[in-house]
Order: sequence, then structure tokens, then C-alpha cells
Amino acid sequence: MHGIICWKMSSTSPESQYLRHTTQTTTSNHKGNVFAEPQALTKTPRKASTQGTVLTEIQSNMGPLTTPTKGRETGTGEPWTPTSNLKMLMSAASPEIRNREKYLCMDSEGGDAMDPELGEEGEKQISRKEKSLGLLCHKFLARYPDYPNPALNNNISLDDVATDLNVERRRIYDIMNVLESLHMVSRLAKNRYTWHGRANLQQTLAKLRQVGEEHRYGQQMQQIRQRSLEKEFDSDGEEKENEEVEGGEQGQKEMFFVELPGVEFKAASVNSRKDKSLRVMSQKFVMLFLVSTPRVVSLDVAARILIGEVQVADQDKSKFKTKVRRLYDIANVLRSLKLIEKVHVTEEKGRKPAFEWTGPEDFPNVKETTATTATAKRKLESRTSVDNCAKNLFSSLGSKRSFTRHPSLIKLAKSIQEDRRKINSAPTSPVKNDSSSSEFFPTKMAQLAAICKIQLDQQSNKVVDGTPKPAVTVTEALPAQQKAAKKPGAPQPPVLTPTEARDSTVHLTPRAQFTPQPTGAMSFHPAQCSPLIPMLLPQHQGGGPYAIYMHPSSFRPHPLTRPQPTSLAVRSMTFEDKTGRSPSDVTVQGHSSATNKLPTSSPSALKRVCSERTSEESPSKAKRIDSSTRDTSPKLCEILQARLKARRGGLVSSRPSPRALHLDPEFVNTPGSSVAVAANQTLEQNLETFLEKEEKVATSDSEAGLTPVRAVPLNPQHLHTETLIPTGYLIPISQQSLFSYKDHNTESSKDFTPSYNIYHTPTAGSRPPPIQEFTPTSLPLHRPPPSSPFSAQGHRFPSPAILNFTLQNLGLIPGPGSVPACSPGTAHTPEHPSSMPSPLPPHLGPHQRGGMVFVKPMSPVPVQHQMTSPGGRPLTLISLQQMTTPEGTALPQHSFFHTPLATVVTTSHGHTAPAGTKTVYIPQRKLDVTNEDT
DNA sequence: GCCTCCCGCCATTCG
DNA sequence: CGAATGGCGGGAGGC
Repeated sequence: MHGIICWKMSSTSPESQYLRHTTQTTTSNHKGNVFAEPQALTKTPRKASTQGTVLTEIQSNMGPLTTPTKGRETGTGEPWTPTSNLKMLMSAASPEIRNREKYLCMDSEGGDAMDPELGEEGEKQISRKEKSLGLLCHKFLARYPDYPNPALNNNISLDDVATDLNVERRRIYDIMNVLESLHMVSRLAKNRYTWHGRANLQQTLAKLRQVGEEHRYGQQMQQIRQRSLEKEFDSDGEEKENEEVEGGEQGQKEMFFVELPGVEFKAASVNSRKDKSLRVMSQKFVMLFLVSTPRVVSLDVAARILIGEVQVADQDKSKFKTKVRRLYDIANVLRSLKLIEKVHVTEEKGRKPAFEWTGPEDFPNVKETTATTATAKRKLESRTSVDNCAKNLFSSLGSKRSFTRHPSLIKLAKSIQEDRRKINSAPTSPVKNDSSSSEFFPTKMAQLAAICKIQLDQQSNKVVDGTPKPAVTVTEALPAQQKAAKKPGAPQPPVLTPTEARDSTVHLTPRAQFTPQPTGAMSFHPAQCSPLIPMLLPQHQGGGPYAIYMHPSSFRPHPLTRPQPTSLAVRSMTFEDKTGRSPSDVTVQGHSSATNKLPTSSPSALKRVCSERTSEESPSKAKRIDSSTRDTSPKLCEILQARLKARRGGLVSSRPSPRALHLDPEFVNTPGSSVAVAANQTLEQNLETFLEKEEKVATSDSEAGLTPVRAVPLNPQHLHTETLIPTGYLIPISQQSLFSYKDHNTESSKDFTPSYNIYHTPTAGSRPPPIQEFTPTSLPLHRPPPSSPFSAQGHRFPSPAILNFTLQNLGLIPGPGSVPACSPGTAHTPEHPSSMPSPLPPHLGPHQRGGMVFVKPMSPVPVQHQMTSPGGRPLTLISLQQMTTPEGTALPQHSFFHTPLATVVTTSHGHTAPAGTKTVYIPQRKLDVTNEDT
């Protein structure tokens, strides 16, 4: 002990030094990056970006082999011992020391962090707040990009994190559990997690919403609310059993951890505790928000639902208390993520703590209603790949009309299948589950297929027109416009709860910016076309071009999240209604309406559909198809890969972003296959080009010093994934369908994100929710400049994907410099090119944060620059390294401070608002709460 | 006083 | 069997 302590002590100072050191040196990224001085950032945004880039590169280098983090640390030469030591140290160390360290960290935020010795005792006082989980989470998040470049290894070492953040591991676990529940991280192994950032967020949320609907949480919440109201009067003593609803549902009893396709299976071994509470609780909690109409959930309601029993028995009280404690923990993390905010609901009783959802609202619902939900214990996990395959298959099938599969492809597919089988059979394949799962899923698969098919059919039929109506033509995210648009537009959200209004308003801003949505221009949104859009950008440092993959998600409105880094403003939203009317009432109302619509129609409908489908089609058939499809795409990929490899000469298939594939496979795959079919010939060429391009990229990367791909274990699966990628690019079909679909079903106003939408099930389409959700988001940006010729084409062509692809090739091929042209939408505009070259100058909004704090350096490589599309929408290009979401980059600027926007007033109770309605100042999503705390 | 929720003991589960 | 996880609730800080 003694020795240890001493060591620890000594370490302390070194650490601080280390910090300093790191800061200066880029090597360390963490610390330096993590807490950057606002000023610095602001001043030299560019620099910052550069740094980020550097870092990333570095990481990549270290990549596969070592965890970046670790590596750095190691590099530093820190003696750090593993956790255990840390623990001991921590415990052993005097609080002072600890505080000091913490202090240091904090300091850095503030401004200069580095004084090693500053700490001293003065700091001890670090108020509790500074130790809060929320703050810790902020710090944690600051270390990673929202949209990490999959190519890099985004490993997270708990030890490192704990060390860097100076906290006990226990705390890290809390954060990790919540993040894991959102699939923002996934456990790789013992002390190892993989960072996914928000790449999967949309998907996850969509899924959670589904599950939530399935469980009828919305209804439950309502009941509880009502009851509580009623009871209050009576005697609150016990609440009557509210079981009713639940009783019926009981089946759902336990909800298991909801997994996401791309993410889950990683650590098969480690997942045993999946159903553990914090994780599940977190998911449930999120679900509550997603299913409740006013996106506000009070703590007690949430606790009740989470406990399971509505009624609170005596003994339950303790349980209740515990649950609430946990909820606070979860809420703090969610707040850091900007998914929720604290508000207060005032009821007759008084004001209750509650949280309001401030996260994205419009994620694609459908995705896979299919079962991904975790309800069942069985492992759904592996299924992902399967699903994807299935989707692909189906989609292709469904799309038949539109697209026919090319004969050549078919051949390939067959051969591929065979290969695949072999591969799969291989023991090593991580997926073992898959096989098993596949067995399980045949039905599901079939369902999926059916669904997809249906959708496709519908879409094809309906959609053909192609002109999507911009739901909101108002492209501009401008609030004013929006408002105007909205009004007239009628497409109002069905439920006009103040909240909603608020939400919409709030979201609008940010979202609009980010989202490429459809607005008028369906023209072409890259996002829509394919989840991943490859773009070539000038390389920052490397000089080589980077390929950029834009995620639809990125486009997606992430209003909240993105901007945040910047300012941590404190938002004081109050949800309370001062007016007599209890929020609860409001909520309830809204809720009910919503509830009715949503839950009922959608889920049930969905289910029905599924069942029908299932029955109709023989699973086997479906499965078979599936397999074929599955094989196909991969096969292609494989082939391509092989070629690549050959070319590269042995380079590992390093796809820059294996992971991306991973994640997105779903999206990608499906479309891809279909696309491929449609344009197979072209495709091949395209692929080739693509490959070439990839090669280039790889080369550049390598040159840059980046290790191309993470050396991920080459599992057959991985390969698949990778392989899939190419396809991924071609995603078009879905989009179209989506569009049409959208137009169809939803009001134009609603925007779904296209990409995701692809898979909408009919049900989804039918579902009302969208309406509610009408999110401004869609409005906004067309990232791709509408003007671009492509857009027009896109419609016409069967598969936008193809177009994209082609474009890509064209653009890409031209070269790095050539620019964005690659990106379908953007490319065309002349402006882009110009912009490309220059590293973004002016706006670096993201980094500027005022106050403080945590700059997320990383993320993606910083934005290169914004491009403004002719439309006026800013387009941001991000370097490959990290996929930044547009949000972060350029847009943010706008969004950051839009107070004006924010000022939207919703009618509700405003406590602030004069008329009884509530006013929400939402605009600032970006605000971080952190500060406020203090 | 109540609301939050940090802290860390200690049971589990993993490797 | 020790380390890694994480459930859990006492109890204290903050308002």
C-alpha cells in the first residue's frame, strides 16, 4: 500500500505535467483536446480542426493494434497501472489529491488547465456538482466524436477513461451503461468498449420507440398520470392498481435489452448481463419519452413504470426511491447527450421533476420493427446481419418492378452464396449466433421481407412520380419561414401540445440545418440516396483526399447534440405551467391522442402485417431468398475486395471504414442490392471506380500514416460488411420509394429521414406519429443543393443510388481536389469546389464555444468547411476521419445561438408565457447544461 | 426540508 | 480466485 500510495502521489504531479505536455503535443489527444480552451478553439478553429485531424490520424495509426487512448497514454510513458491500482490509489489517495486532479481537469475546461499544482487543497471544495455524473459524462463525450470514423479504432479503455477523468471506475460504468443502452458504445471485452457515437442513435431511438410502443408505455404512462391525478384527490395513499393495462401486457414483463443490429454482437461473450438494470432502465426511460406525446416524462411516472408496478406500495417506496436515484443517474447522462432536459411539471400537487425529450424526433420509424426489439431473450443480435440481408433481398425483390436484377449479378450471387456458406460455416465466424439466429428468424426474415416488399410495391406504385413534395417547402430552417409555412401548411402536428410545438420549433432550427431533408428538393439528398455518401475531400494534412461518408444520420437532425459542444448555455426551460392547468392534464390529453394513434395503429398494424406476411410467405422461401441476397452483395463485395487487394498488393482490405459498414449495413445493404440489380452493369463499373477510389483513399491514408483499417479481426463477417459497402453506396431505391411513400402517407410536412425510411413498413407509413412528429427538421437543409442537376435526375432514375454512385465516381475520380462534386447533391454546385480546397475558415463554429468547455475535438475531423449550396443551405463536408455530422460543423454556427429561433413560444402553460401558455425557450439546444449547474 | 445524486460497499459475474 | 461489473441505498450537498 505504502508503495502504491507513494507512487500515486508522485504520479499525481506527473500526471498534471502529462496533461500539460499532452496539450502541447498533439499526441495526447485526450486531454488536450478534451478540454480545450474555448478561446483557443474559437480563435483558431482551423487549427483545432487540424489538431483533430492529426489526432485522428494518429489514432488511426495506432489503431488496430492499440487503443488509441491507451497508446497515447502509453506513449506518455505513464506508469499507469490498471484499474485496480487506480482504485487503490484513488481510495488510498487523499481526497485532496483526488480533488486536485479533478480540479485540474476542471480547470482545463475553464481555461487553463494545466497547472499541475494548482489543485492543492483549495479545490477540495469541489462542489458536488463538479463531480456530477452529468459533468463527467460531458467530459467523457468530449473525448469522442459524435460520429466517429469507423475506420479508426474507436476503442475506449475504461482504465484510460477513468484515469483521464479522474474518477472511479464505478462512475464510468454508469456512463457506459447508459451509452451502451443507446448503442453509442458497445462492449468489446473486458475493459474495452467501442465508441460508436451517435451513428446509431437514430436507429436506436427508432427501435426503442417501437419497443416502447409495443409495450404500451405510452398508455401506461397515461394511466399512471391519470391515476395519480385521481388519487391525489382521493388519497394518494396507494394507487389503485393500474394494473389494468399492464396486466394485459404483462407479457412484456421483462423487457430485455434492446439491441441494435450493427452494434450488438460484438462482444458476445460479454453480453451476459445485458438485461441488467441500468441499461434496460435507461432504454425504458428513453422509450417513455419516445412514446409519450408531450415529450415530457416526470420522474415519478417513469419510476413507476420502471418498477413495473404502478402502484407504490410501502415497501415499494424504498424501491421507488432507488429507482429514482437511478433515474437521476440516467437522466444526467442523457442530459449530457442533450437528449433530454430537466423541466418541471407543475401539477395540482405541485411541481414535479420531469424531463423533456430534446433529442431527435423524427427518426425513421420503421426500420425494423421486426423484431429487433429485444423483448425476447433470444439473442437477436446476430440477426442484424441477417435482417440486413433479408432486407436487401426483399427490397430487391420488392423492387423488382423497378429494378431487375441483372443476370450477371445473379450469377455472382450464386457463387457468392456458395462462398458464403463456406465462410459462414467457418467456426470462427463471430456470428455463430447468426446461424442460430437465422434459424430463429426465418420468420422474422420472412416478415421483413414481406414488409419490405409491400412497402416497395406501394412505393413503387405510388411513388413513381418522384417528386416528393417537400413536406415543407420551406426549406429554410428559418423559424420565421417555418412558422409561416407551418401555419398555412396545415400539416400540423395533430396534437398541438405546447410541447410539441415547442419541440418543433426547437428542433427546427438545428435540424433544418442539418437535415438534408427533403424539402423541396428532393432533388437529391445524398442522405436519402444512401446512407453513406462518399465524398472526396481534400485531405487536411495528409494531403490525400479523404473519402467522406456521410451518414444520413448525420444529416439527420441532431440539433441538440451537435451544436452543443459549443456553448453550454444553461437553458432554463421551464415546463411548468403556472397556470392552473396542470401540465399533467395537458400531457395527458396530448398523450392520449398520441397514444391512441400511435400505439394502436402503428404497432398493432405492424404486427398484423407481419403476421400476415409471415403466414403468406413461407419463411423458408423468404429465408432462402434472403440467403441468396445476402450472399450476393457480399459476394460482389468480396470480389471487389479481392480486386482491391490485388491492386493494393496485399493491403488488407482495409476499408477505411469497416465499421461504417457494420453499422449501416442495414441501410446500405438493401438498397445496394437493389441498386445493383438495377444498374448492375453500371454498377460494376462504378464499383471498380469505387474500388479504385478506395484504393486511393487507402493509399492516402496509409501515406498519411493512418493505418487503413483497423485491424479488426478479419472475420468473414467483417469482410462481408465491408464488402457490402460498395453496395451501400447505391442505395437509391429506397429513397425514391421513401419519397413517394412519404408524400403519400405523410404529409409533406413530415419528414422522415429518407434513408431510414426506406424500410418503412406500411404500417409505419400509416402511422400517425409522423404527423406529430412533424419536425421542422425536415425542412431545413437540403444539403444537397437542390439546384444540382442530379436532383432532378434522381427522381427520374430508378435509383438515385445509382446516380449517386455515378456521381461519386465522376466526382471522386476526378480527384481529391475535384471535390465534392462527388457528392451528389453538393458536388454540382460550383461553389463547393471552391470551398473545398480551403480549409474552413471562417466558420468553425463548432469549436467556438463560449464557455467552455469541452470541446470535442474530434470528432470528426473537423469540419472542413461549409459549403453553401446554392440553395443557401450550408453544406458541410467532413473529412473522412470522423464523420462529422454536418451539424457539428458548419451549421452549428447558425444554430448555436439562435435565440430568436428559440423564442418560439408554444402555447402551453407558459409559466413564463403570459397567456397561460408556456413559453419555451428552446432554441438553444446547444446549450450545455453543464454550466448551469454551477 | 426536500430534491439530487455522489460515494462506495458489496454482491455478481467474468476471465 | 482475483478482477471487472454494477446493484443499491446511505447520507450529504444544494437550494
